[in-house]
Amino acid sequence: MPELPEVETVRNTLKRKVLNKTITRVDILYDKIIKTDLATFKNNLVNQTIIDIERKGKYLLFKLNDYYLISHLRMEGKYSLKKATDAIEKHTHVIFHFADDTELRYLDVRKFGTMHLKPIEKVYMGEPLEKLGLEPFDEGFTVAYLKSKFTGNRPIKNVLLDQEIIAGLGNIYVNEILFLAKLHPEKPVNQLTEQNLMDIIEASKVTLEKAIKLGGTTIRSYTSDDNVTGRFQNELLVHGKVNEPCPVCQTPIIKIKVSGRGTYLCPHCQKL
DNA sequence: GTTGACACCTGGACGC
DNA sequence: TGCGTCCAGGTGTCAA
Repeated sequence: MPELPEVETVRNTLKRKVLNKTITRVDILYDKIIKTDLATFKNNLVNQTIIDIERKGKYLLFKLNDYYLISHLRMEGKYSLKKATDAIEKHTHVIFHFADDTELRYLDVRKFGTMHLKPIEKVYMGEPLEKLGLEPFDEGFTVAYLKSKFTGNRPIKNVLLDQEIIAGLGNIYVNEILFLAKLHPEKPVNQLTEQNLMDIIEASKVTLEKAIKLGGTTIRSYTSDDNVTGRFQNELLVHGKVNEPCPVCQTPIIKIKVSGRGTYLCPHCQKL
């Protein structure tokens, strides 16, 4: 599933392919993807040129002349640049036609992805970006910030997945970060020490930087593009490694459920 | 206000 | 081979 490193990979790939292309028409094959009024969405995109592609958390932001197209890939969303004459693939839900007879197609097997269209000056007002928390790479992502946010007795895993606290982390990277920080996923946040918080910050940065460098994680359900494969899955320490030896102590990795999410940990290194 | 459960979705894996 | 069931999981919604 696309998390921050995967979205960053998609952003970099798309920037090479669609920058400066002008939209002439938009076809929407599955309405629920679009969270803005459909007619407004289609009409306002015509004659808009893609000036830049940015990212905020897991959101992809297409900067146009007058608007931001805000796209969330959720579980399996992906973009593919095709010629207008190419056959429409299964699971294609939105098609952006360009003036040069190419098309940017949005494909999403599970149909979970979302798209918003907002005027440039209002991009961070209201849904979906207003409430997003800091990213691990932001200057303000400090022990003091985490202290202010880590209130109550919620499990640390739930809090790390909360996009209003930390933007960009998903299940895979949270499993990896908690392993590196030697923290049990169910440990209540109000029991964490300052050292724990420093370890979380360090592990978040190390994990995400490495994942971005390697092009993200390609698993069964997700690739960033038709021909782009991430290599971070080869570097995973615990995620999906049930019964395999812990890379630190050789204890078999176990899998538990935390709030319904598949959670991998070393029971020796990550004690509750 | 906070927290957890559930729905949204489809395809792959697995058991029978 | 075919069928049924479970699982994967980000986020919005709703109930407790």
